[in-house]
Amino acid sequence: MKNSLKRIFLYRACLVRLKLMGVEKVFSLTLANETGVTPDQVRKDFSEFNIRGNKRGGYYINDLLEKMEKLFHANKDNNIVLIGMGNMGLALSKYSKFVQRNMNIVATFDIDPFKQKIRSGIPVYSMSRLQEIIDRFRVKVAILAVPEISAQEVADELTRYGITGIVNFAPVLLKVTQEVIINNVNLCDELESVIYYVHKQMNANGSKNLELLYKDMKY
Amino acid sequence: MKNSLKRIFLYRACLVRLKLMGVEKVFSLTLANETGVTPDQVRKDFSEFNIRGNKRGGYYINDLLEKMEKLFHANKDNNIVLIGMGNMGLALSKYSKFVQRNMNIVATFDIDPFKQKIRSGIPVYSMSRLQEIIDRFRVKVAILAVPEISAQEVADELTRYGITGIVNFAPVLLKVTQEVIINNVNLCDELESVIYYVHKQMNANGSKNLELLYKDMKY
DNA sequence: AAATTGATGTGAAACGATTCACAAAAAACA
DNA sequence: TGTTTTTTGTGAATCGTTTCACATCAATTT
Repeated sequence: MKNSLKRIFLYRACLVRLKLMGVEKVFSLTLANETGVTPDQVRKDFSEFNIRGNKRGGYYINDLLEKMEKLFHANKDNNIVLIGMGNMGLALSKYSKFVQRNMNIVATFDIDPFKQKIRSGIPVYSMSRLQEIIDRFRVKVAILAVPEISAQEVADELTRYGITGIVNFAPVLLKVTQEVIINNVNLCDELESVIYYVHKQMNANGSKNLELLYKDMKY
Repeated sequence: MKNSLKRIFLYRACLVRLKLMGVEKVFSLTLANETGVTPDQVRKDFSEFNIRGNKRGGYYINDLLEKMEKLFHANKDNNIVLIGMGNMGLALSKYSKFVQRNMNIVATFDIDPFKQKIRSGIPVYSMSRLQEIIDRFRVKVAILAVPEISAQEVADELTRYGITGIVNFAPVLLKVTQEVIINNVNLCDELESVIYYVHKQMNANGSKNLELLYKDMKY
């Protein structure tokens, strides 16, 4: 279910591309080829989210996109707060793709008074105004880009003020009550796991080459 | 297997913390409580990576960390290149956690000559020097933080020069040969999936409240 | 209008990951 | 030294996800 949601995002990105190219209809096979999954998977995923197509006719892209839009943003605009205006926070505050998908960072926060002077469109507030802003903009989701050491503390504060979803960039496992949704983005782990697989494959290829060598020696 | 690797990273982070606190030994139960999984899972994961403990004695933290270190960085230092010095690229280039884990961004690249003047420790080169640097530092892994539109093109170039692992921040599915490992980090998707779950839960709670209302009305 | 073709949608089968259950071993204790 | 306790390690069972196989339907052809 977690996975199928991720794939739905993939399909959507692909559909948007195809639509821009002027395509109107797709088959599960097309979508599958574009996204690197099987056609069955595509149909099962759609089925899971109650998305239906036309027997033999495939799917109308507009129709699909509309259904997905409805699925994701029950209410149109999503107000987000961003905590921590370090390097990562600053980059995230400037990331234009969020806005393109109706996710608006309405305010950012930092304890550092110097950071609070940054002017790049989105205001930077002191943490003391967190509750006020969350209430005013009815914010439910936060991006957490503070240092590891203060992540838990800030998370506690956020949930106390009614935040129920957090995208967390700090490399710690936040302890929150069960109803709070957390998505962890751990940059080190991402990089390190790539390195792991690269090494593993190099070793595998190494021994494969050895095998070939062996074969050669036999003849 | 993908999942167990992710969990191993979790365990490790936790072990590092415990070690700093002066703890020497752990049981699978301790580790499980700290990381939010079951003790069985911890042991199965260790077993998968051939990590053994002491019957009844649990695991020595130093021993575990050493084994994990060996597992991940077969060779000590990992040289990385970073392509794209936009907001995200700049933030990543300054991210200190990579260095702490022996992953060194040896050079960054951007097509914009203006960006090439940025001086923050790591040099910023023009794309024309990509191959030279990759060869010189024997780089196998790259971080891709370029705009969506040029991501595929740059990925092609990277793989042509011998890169076999990419952490990709562009929201596109890169088409690469099978031996290249790709980890996609899609910031929009991360945020959007949190929003999805938050909405879903609100709706679920909404109807739960309705049910309660119903119950109340009966009496 | 009947037959054929080519797609969807979905139960069933296969596969993979997690949890269970318990034997084995080591420590603690008697 | 023998018994008890406690924890690991792993085969077996369960659970969830993916793939398969095919009935179903709609468009197209004859």
